[in-house]
Amino acid sequence: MRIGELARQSGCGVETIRYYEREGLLPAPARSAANYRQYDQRHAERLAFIRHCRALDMTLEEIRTLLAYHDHPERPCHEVNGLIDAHLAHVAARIRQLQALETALVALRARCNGEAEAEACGILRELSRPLGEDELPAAGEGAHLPGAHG
Amino acid sequence: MRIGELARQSGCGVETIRYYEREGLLPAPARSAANYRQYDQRHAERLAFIRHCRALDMTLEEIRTLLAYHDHPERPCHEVNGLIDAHLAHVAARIRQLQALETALVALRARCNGEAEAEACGILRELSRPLGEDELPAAGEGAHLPGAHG
DNA sequence: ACACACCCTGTAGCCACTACAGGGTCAAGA
DNA sequence: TCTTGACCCTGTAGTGGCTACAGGGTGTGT
Repeated sequence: MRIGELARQSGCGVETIRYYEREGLLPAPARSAANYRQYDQRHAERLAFIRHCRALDMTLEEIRTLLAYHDHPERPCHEVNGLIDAHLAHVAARIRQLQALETALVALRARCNGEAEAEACGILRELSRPLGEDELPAAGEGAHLPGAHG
Repeated sequence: MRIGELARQSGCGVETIRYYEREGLLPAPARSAANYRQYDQRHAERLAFIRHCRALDMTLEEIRTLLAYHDHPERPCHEVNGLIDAHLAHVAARIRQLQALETALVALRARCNGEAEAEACGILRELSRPLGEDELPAAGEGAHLPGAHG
């Protein structure tokens, strides 16, 4: 199968597949006479594994670790559990942060009904106030998950 | 005041301040004879505004829009409200996504107690399963907020 | 005279892609 | 046979919001 079909099958872009190959997540496949990449079912399965992990928002580095276990089925798997636990903790932390953000934004939003001039707008006034020490930690701090703009 | 003091006062890095200047969020300040940037209170206030917005996880583009209202106090401010509403919607969407992620991860985690070999590990087995159509949309899709790794 | 903290510009790196530019290959239709 | 268009290749640059240099100049204290 060529790269385009693998892309359709896996639901990711052609460029992304080539990127995973460059990053060493997918092995370089055989090539046709015309230098086209030729994939088989094992490539498709490995890519499905990667996409499944990405859908769970794991980093490529985390996925690399999981693939190493995938590739060495005789190893004990407790590190796998640790990785998932750590990832879960990151996700939970990010949720708490975003909820705090949401609360702050709702409060901010309530300060203006949009019928004033900018000078009198309670939102802009509030944003001009410097941040308190404890106010809101910088977005994303601590967790290794991105902020609100995905 | 020089850039180092502004950085301490605002709680952000020196490089970040220079970055905001390059991006046009902070106006270029006067320079000393030695070509050092010299900031005054208005710069400090504008930087506080920016940092406040960043703490609410707004993009620099969103902040640019808000700063335009800040700079034109005679304009009506309803667009400000729209921007905050849109941002709130993004944050709320991201929270829902991450909660779905969390649920999926908890279910995944329950599949192995970490005492098996990788070959028998229910987590790796589950990750090898291809994603269903509706499973989990690609992280961050739709919302313009980043995923779990901030 | 020297150390050391601070400042300058400019460039490259981070992540996980995405989007080109500029070319080659292949099958179907006129 | 010629052309069209879909597909493929490599390599490079861009995204956002910083962060981290390299390689230099400046200011202050001892």
